[in-house]
Amino acid sequence: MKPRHPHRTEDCRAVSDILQRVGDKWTVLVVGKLGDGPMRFNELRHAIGGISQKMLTTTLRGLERDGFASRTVFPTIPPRVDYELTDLGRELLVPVSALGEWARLNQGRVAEARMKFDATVA
Amino acid sequence: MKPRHPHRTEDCRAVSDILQRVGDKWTVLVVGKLGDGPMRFNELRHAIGGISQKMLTTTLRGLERDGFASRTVFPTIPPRVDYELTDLGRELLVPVSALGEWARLNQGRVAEARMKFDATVA
DNA sequence: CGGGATCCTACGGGATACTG
DNA sequence: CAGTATCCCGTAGGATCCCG
Repeated sequence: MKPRHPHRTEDCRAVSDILQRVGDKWTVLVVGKLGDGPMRFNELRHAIGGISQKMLTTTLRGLERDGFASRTVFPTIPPRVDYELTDLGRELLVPVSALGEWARLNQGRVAEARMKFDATVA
Repeated sequence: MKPRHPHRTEDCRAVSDILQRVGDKWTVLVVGKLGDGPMRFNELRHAIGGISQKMLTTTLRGLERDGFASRTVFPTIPPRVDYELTDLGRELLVPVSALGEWARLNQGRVAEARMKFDATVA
């Protein structure tokens, strides 16, 4: 039932780092969309909806920097840029999807706990 | 190789919500420590190290609100308050630990990609 | 089309002091 | 001991305009 080995602090730091990296407002949404295949900038923009172009740029740059996505430029006119998950990005998608599945299944329980708590406080 | 069903937007939103909730600076560290068993306020404080008391309070309140942790007050003098993961909290710990394990194993690859990217830009 | 450069605001989060 | 109350700062992130 209970994991037998205590959680080591340094490991938790690594988790914390990754989660903060992936836990910003848009990263998982972008990664999720890219999980369906390569996409162009505005294609992503409209598929996600609500994201500013600045934040999409920032998010994509971050993913590229960490090796989760690749950027391919076609020097045509008008220009065309494709974004795609790398192997590392697709591997990341595995545990992230698992967490996502958990979130999907348990969002009701969280919402309920939240309502109870708020009611008790008020 | 490739997951056959496309990621639905609403599901990704749920993932995003949970990840933002859990992706703040301290939540996973607190949850990780609580994973070893019930703990008192200052016990947590020192076990984690570097966290301000304000943020520990905030983080614990958040966990309590979402039903991930429980708070037990012993009306003694001096007061004693125990925090403990709920069942929901322990269940959350499963996919989070998986992601954590991934982070631990792959932090090298991320660091490498990051260095390469930074070198190329500069 | 795919951004870069700016400006601006809200909020996460630290430091410090006080309280029951 | 376990908080609450303030003050303060940096940064995430939105809106807008411009460019090749």
